[in-house]
Amino acid sequence: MPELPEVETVRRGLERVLVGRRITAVEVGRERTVRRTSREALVAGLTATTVTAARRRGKYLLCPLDSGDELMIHLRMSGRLLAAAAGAPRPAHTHVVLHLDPATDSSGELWFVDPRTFGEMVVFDPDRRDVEVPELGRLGVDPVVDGLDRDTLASLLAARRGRLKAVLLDQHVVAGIGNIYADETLHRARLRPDRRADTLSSREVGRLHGSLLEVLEEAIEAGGSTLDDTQYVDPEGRHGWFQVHHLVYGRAGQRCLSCGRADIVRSVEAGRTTSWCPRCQR
DNA sequence: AACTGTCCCTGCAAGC
DNA sequence: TGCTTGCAGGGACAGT
Repeated sequence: MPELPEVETVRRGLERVLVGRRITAVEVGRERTVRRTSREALVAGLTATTVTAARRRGKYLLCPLDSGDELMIHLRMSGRLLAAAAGAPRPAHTHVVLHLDPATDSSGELWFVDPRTFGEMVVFDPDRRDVEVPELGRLGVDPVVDGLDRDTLASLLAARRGRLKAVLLDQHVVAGIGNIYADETLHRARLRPDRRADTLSSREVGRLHGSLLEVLEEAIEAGGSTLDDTQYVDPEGRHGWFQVHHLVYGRAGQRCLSCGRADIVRSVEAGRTTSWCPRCQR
C-alpha cells in the first residue's frame, strides 16, 4: 500500500527515470486508469511533452510538463510505476505505457501497472487545478514537503474531536499517512488509536509529533514497506525493507515487541484494521 | 463535525 | 480437489 514513504521513494525514482525525458508515445490499455478524463485526453496531454520535475504532495505524484500542463498520478492500493526496456514483455495489469526518448538500455518505457485498478493518471492544467483535481487543494499539511512542527500538530489535534487514528488517516489534516504508518506511529508514541484527538496532553502531542516524523523519515530511508500481498517496488524494481521494523502492523495475535508482555490486538478504527498493544498504548 | 456504510477491483485465503 | 465466499485497502461520497 503506497503511503507517503513509498510514494516519496517512487518520486525519487521518477527523478532518475522520467524527469528530462520526452514522451514520444502513450498507450492506454484500461480506460478505468484514466477515468477522470479519457484515453484521448491522456494521450494528447502527454505525447511530445518533456517531464520537467517530479513532485509529491501526500500520496499524489505531480509531474510538471514543458507544455505547461501537469501529470498527476495516484497509486492508490496496488499501483506501481516501472521503468522497462523498450519492447520488454509487460506484466499483467499494465494499463498505461509511456514511451520515452532518449531510450536507454534500461528504460525506454515507463509502465503503470495496477492489479486492483484503483490508481489513476490524469493530465491537467494547473490554472484549472481546483476544477480538474479539486482534492489537491483540500490536502492537509505534508509532514515532509511542508514540514510539520509540534505546535502546528497540537492545534490540528485540538480542533478535532474524533479518534486519533481517524485524524491521522484524514488526508485533509495531515497528508500522506495510511494504515501502516498510522499504526506504527501510534505505537511508538504509546497512544491508543481510539484516544480522542483533543484530549492529548502536551507531552503526548510531543511524543506523537516525534514518532510521526521519525517513522516517516526511517521508512523513507528504508525505501518504504514491501508487504507480502502488495509487492510494492520502486520504478527501478527495488523493494523497500521498512517492513522488518514494523512493531504492530500485521502482527495481531503476536507478542508485542516493545513490552514482550502483551499480545498485539486487532480492532477497527475509521473502517480500517488497526493493530496495537493494549499494554504499551494508553 | 464526525461517524458509518458503500463503492470501485483483484488476489488470495479460508471454508465448504 | 475445486468451487464459493470473504476480506483487505485509499479515498470520495452519501446518509445519519
